[in-house]
Amino acid sequence: MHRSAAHADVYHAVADPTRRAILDRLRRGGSPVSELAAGFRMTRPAVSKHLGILRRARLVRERRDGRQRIYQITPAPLEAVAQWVETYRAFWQVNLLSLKRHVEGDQS
Amino acid sequence: MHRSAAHADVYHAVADPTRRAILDRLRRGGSPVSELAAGFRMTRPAVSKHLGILRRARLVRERRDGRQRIYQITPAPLEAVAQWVETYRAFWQVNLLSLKRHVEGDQS
DNA sequence: ATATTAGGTAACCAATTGGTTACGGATTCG
DNA sequence: CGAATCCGTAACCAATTGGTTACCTAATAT
Repeated sequence: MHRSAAHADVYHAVADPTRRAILDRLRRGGSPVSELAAGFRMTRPAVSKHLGILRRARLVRERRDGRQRIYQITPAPLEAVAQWVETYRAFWQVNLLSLKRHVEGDQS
Repeated sequence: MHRSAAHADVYHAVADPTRRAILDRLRRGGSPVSELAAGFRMTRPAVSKHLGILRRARLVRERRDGRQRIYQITPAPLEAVAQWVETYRAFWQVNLLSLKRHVEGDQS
């Protein structure tokens, strides 16, 4: 059903709201795992697993600093998502235009 | 672990490569289910389930035409994804600039 | 009216997800 | 050294996913 490479998939990585929240948090700067985990209502190992998925998707990088592991965002892989979704921009704008025409009663 | 509203989540809907392929196919025009299913190496019920997830995420619309159900793309919800990912564009461009500086040996 | 076709849905199954607790390896502190 | 801290990972579990086959309804065709 799934090849193991799917675990490195960027779309899968950002599909989870917790992982998006982690990324959003890391935009304000790198953070050690415990500090990160404190912001969520789940245990540190759970957050650690999410970080592992983000790491395999190359969306975060781990920098070791003594006992700590500072996670930093490396958002480059998101560009693929941006490019994919951008190919739909023309479509949804056409749809909105159709809706506008419909609402305004323009039958052209 | 998941509230049922998560099933209507756009991120979850586009996380699956089959569902992205369905959307990509529907950009070339609406299609009945069987014709759609013929393009994939899975049974029609499986495709039908994927269409259900896309429908609940409001990414496709079903138009009934006799025995057929024509599925059409309604990509407006993708704008939310586009907006989320766009907030990272500045970050990955900064990262690429850092890499460029590093490769070119600029220590500034 | 009956047969055929399109397609949704239920029931079921194996694999995956997303959490937990328990443990272990590094690193720092006393 | 020994104790404490940071954090990854293994083992385990319930819920979800993503597929299947079987069956049903609605609509067309003969």
